[in-house]
Amino acid sequence: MSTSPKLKLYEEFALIGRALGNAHRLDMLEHIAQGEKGVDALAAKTGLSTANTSQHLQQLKRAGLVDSRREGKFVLYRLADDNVLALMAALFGVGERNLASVSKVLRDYFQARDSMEPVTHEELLARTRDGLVTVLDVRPADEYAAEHLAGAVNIPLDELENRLSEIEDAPEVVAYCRGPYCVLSFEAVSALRKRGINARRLKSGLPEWRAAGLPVETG
Amino acid sequence: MSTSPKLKLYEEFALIGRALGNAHRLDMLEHIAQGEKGVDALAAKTGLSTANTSQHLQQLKRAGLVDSRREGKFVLYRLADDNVLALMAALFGVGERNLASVSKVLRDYFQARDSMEPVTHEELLARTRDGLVTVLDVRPADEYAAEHLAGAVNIPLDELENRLSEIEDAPEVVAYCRGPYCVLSFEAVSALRKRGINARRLKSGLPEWRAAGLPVETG
DNA sequence: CATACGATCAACAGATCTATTGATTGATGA
DNA sequence: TCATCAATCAATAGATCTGTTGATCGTATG
Repeated sequence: MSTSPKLKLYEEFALIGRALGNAHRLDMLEHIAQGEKGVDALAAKTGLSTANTSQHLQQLKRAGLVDSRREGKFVLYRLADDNVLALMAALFGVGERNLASVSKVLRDYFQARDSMEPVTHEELLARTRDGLVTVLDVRPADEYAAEHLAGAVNIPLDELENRLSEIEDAPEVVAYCRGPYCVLSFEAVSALRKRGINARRLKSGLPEWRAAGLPVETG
Repeated sequence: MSTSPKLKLYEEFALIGRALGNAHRLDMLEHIAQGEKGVDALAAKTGLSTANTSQHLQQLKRAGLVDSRREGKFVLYRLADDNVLALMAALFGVGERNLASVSKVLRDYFQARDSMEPVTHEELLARTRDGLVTVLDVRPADEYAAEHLAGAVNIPLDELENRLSEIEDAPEVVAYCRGPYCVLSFEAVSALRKRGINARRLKSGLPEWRAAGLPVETG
């Protein structure tokens, strides 16, 4: 028999699964979710070669996870839509709940740096209204420039050590970066606490914030 | 440098992605979602060899998508939890929205058999309260026996032709089967309409109904 | 037009995935 | 204990995936 239409569909859906089936591509998706990026820029962020990056991107595109457009001599890639973020969240959720190896990394690395419950969107939104909290973006400057939480201050993790004076008077700091597993905000919170600064971490990152329809700024 | 904790996590999540990256495994997940199943039973449903089925199941298990328990000489596999269904729904959603090849199959095959908007959970629930609608389960008898929508009648698609008399007086029939891409209910609706019976299809299947907390029965 | 640069393509070796085959384990019941 | 059935394991060939290399294409710029 010719393969049933259901299997034909599942073949297509499996293509998406395979696209999600490589750690580098998941990493690329996280970076792309920060905002449109060219191939070389992505290659630099992920540490892969340009050709390799290009090929991975094409695989993501064939799977319908990203789109691209040409601008001058650059080809800019972006997430296809917000459903892709939802899909990644579902994937991560299943991993967190059902894989012991994931729990272990979360415990051994991430919880060691931030024993406190992270701040949720709602909580942060409520606190910023009171004006008591300093929102700190610890991503590199280019990602901050592309887009950031409305009202956030940018101090890339690299520079945090030297620019502590800019925030040491803040009564409370909430740091964020690219997403739930982005290490920058964990390191930042850890460093700030050592200096006696009252710091917590936002549970997710910029893309989730934007997807929730909460206010962002550029520039 | 040793791979960062983020990449270590993404490596684990990618394992889940790869588990979703094969049409047969997606098919198996759909079958397992109907209720616990042994390896041989699944092999029969999917048309794969026993050994092959066993290996696919172990891959799904390593990815945290299914669990298993021994009962006598059978090993019964079941979905790890409802988040797995949510993950599959997210995967299918991205495919439907972003892949032209998926739209094409949906148009060419599925819409051809059922041009009407499918019935949603809410709609069906409301109509059954009025007692006007006959809910028809067109899956094989063993799957019906394992679990079915509360109040549903079982006529497997194979037998529909010969058992039309049982439902031809119903003012309205809603047919369902395993999930959104299960062909049985499409074929059933198509066949019933040809006989002049007022038939529509439930948008999703038994697993989604159960996961939504709606009433099911066994036996 | 020639050059530079971003991106893609083509070809390749090594790793991983898939399905088959036949042997092996585990539990049941004669 | 032996025979049986369900399931897994082990080994294999063929297909697919991954990352590298060097060539090529498309666009902007001097």
